[in-house]
Amino acid sequence: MEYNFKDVEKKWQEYWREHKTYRVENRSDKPKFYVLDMFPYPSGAGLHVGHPLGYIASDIYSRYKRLKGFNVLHPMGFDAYGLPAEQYAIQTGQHPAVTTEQNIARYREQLEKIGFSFDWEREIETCDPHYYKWTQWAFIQMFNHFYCRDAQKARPISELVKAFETNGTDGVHAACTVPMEFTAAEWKARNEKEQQELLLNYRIAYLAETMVNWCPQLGTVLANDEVKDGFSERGGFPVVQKKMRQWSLRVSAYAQRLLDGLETIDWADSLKDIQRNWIGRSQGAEMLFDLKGSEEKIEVFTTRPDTVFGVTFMVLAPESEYTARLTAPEQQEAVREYLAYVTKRTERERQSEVKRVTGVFSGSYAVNPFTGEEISVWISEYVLAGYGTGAIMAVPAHDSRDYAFARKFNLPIVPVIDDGQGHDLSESSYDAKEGRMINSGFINGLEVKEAIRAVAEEVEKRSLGKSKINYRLRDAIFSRQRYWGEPFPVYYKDDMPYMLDESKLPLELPEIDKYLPTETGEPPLGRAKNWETEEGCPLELNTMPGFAGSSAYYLRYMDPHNDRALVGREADAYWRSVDLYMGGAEHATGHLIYSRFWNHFLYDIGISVEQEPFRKLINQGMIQGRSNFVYRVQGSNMFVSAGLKDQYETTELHVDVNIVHNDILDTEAFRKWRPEYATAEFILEERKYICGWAVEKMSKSMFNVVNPDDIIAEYGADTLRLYEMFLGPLEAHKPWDTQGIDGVFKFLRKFWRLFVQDDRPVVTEEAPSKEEWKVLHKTIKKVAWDIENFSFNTSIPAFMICTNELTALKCHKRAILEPLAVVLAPFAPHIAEEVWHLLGHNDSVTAARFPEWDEAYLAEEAFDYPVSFNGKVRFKLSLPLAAGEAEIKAAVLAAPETVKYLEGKPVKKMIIVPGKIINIVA
RNA sequence: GCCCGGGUGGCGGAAUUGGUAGACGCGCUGGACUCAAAAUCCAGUGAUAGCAAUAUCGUGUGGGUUCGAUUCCCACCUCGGGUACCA
Repeated sequence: MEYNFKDVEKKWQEYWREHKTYRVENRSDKPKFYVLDMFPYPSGAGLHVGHPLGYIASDIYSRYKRLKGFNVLHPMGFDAYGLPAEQYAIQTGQHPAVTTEQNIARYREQLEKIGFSFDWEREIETCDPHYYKWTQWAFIQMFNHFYCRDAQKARPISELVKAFETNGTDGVHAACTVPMEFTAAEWKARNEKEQQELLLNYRIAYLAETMVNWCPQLGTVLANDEVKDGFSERGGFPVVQKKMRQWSLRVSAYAQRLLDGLETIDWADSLKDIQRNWIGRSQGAEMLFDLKGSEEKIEVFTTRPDTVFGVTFMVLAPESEYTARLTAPEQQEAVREYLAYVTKRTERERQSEVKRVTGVFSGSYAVNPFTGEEISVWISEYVLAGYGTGAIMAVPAHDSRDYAFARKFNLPIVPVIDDGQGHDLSESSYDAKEGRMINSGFINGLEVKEAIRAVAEEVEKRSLGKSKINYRLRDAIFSRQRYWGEPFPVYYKDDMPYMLDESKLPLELPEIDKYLPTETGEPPLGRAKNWETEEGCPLELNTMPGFAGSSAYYLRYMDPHNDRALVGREADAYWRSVDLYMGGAEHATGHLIYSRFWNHFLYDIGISVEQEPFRKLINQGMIQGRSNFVYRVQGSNMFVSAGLKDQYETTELHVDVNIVHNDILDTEAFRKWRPEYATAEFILEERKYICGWAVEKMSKSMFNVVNPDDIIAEYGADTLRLYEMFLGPLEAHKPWDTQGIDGVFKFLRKFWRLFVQDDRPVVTEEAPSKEEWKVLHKTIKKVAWDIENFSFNTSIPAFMICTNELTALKCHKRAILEPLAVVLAPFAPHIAEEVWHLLGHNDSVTAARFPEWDEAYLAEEAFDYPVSFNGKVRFKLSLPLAAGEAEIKAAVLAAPETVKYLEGKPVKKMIIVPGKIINIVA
């Protein structure tokens, strides 16, 4: 009988569960290692074959680390709050918790079948009050802290209050929403409400009137990373800009630290680049421009102070504070009209019509502090209110956007940089930072880079401004007008927000009758009865966004049952941070920024012992679907095989990939698939119906979703695990394609036959030969290297070669097969356990030690060194492995006359690379 | 537009980083075993020429560095990802 994967896999999965094989303690003599997967959102569709790719890779690594003698924390849980469950609830009235629990049960079952080594006792669900208690707790801490720029860390808000009471804002360098100045006396003169309002300007979790991404269809606001090209990422609905009073997290205060932290962690450069771009540090200067006939000044941010002599006008963002103040009476009407036009436009229109140049003259004039010239002040949507100061100095000659604006409104264009190539300014602007300054007073003749420095110094000297670093990174909007999320631990008194006492946590999500906004437009929580404190103060109606629950879950896994702290000191000090984090690169600007921010904050307040939560990050690629097509001859129920379809007029139809094998359609299954195909006729080629195919996203509508359960039923979990790894490099995107899975399956059967033949164990106690040792050690070395370097796709061939070689040698020796089983265990744990058991062990292979390889077995007696002549291999010298220069020379001298003359040409030069190759030049 | 990655047989992909390109698997061809099929095993399989040994060409294109380049440099073509009036 052949290898029976069904019974074997079931047996070992039960064994692991009963013996709690993968349970891990928070203390150990062994070194620790923390391997984490990005926990899934349990959707109603269940796992498809693409989901486990990263889990398999991290499981291989976890198992390997365990075999290498580490105490490995490898947990799993569920990111349980989310829009799909809520929308399902709206449609059906079913409580999202019910749907979510069902989906989680299904996911857990599917995951167990794949044979992962998770410690399920540490499972967390973000919608569990025992868990979200700590999400709420963290929020309270953020409310109670501000970011001190001097200390470069979060500080208790009480310190800030003390500072205000003694010196006002003098000497306070705190991250804030709007810069403010007041004295201690002014502070004390304010009442409680006014003081609270002021403090919101500094808190790390704060409530403020801000411009937000509002999605009318979803009825909620969204964070920047949840908006793609002006549409909501989930659902794809239009998003508009709207001013609303919302909770935000002061992520921007941490911009520099998040940037610096990237240098200390082992992530793919491409992902670091994405985060660097998202943080968008830009070094420049803030500069003040006087207004003509007014005490007002306009402050601008620029990265090109060198071009200040080329400033010929200024532009204000329509939404900026300046716009109302600087509009001259005679321009009131025109400006009002323009603003009406701007507000009407959606974010989407603004983005898709970037080339469209619009604007209006404000009626004011500013004065260029360097030339003394009067310049007009304009208002245009191409200037963003949210970046810099919301106003710019325009240099049309050297900025393409300013250039387009100047062209449209006939404003002067003055070149101040000579690129030395005679750039034609009637065609386009010259934006490069290269060349010499002209028309620029005291900086004439300087190189651009020198000029930037010179003007910056002059600006400081004349107190016209100061150098300044701006970041693109914005604060994260933290309110969602939804039901299925964490409630805020917030109540309102006199319209000001206050935090619930920590002893009141968790504040549990209330039951409501319907999951829709109220008739008055309040969020769903507005429907909750008695949604107020004991004193009768109303509670917050918004809930937290999806990223709240996933921002510190890795800490909770360390100590998941602790009800006194998010994570206990000891557990935290032991596990510290995640050593290996496996997950998709699509979270680069969302989860991976937020959780880094969150962890930096927790570090500041002494909760997390490490600043960076994830030491090493591997991004597994996406597995795409491979769709299959059938071709229906138009106007008939005839289907023609792909190779013959061009002879007919056909319609291409998606066909369920589960009734197609290696692109050959199971015609009987097809007839049963849908009633309308019951009478289908087929035009075959070589007695087969061949389907067409294409790579598409894996989705229900394309009928290309492959369920891992089906693969496991047919081939077993070990084959699924090996095959997913064999498919290609872990990081690459690749289509799911079962052609080739047979090869992996065959390997496992072959491997099995090394241990069992004709139902009998065949392992012997004979001493292995030199050759057999070599096969083993070669494999150990290769696989160990591959695992350490996440090159799992190349270790499967190593196993195949090893098995083939041992089969050819008829090797059934314990001394070879026992260590080999351990080496295979991370990849194919079920079969490894079974053969381990067969070899007479009563424990799990998990307790074994990953074998070390011994170079002595790998040493070659001799090696054929190719000797090339003018680059072409002419003959080979057989020499000891890693022969030195002297040995090679000796061999060459002993060699025939051909070395002096090759192909009739005298040898001029001989290149000897010790241990490698000899090359001869004529 | 800007910033990253990739382009290797019929296909998925190796080549651990400058040293015999195409490992391994799939597919295909032929053979063994079988009444037959499945399963299994063996051999072949980049292109061209040749019975053959072998020769020539060959890692997106064109140049360069090197005794030697899939690997390094320059330019271009192309596919994928990120980002975008960020001053």
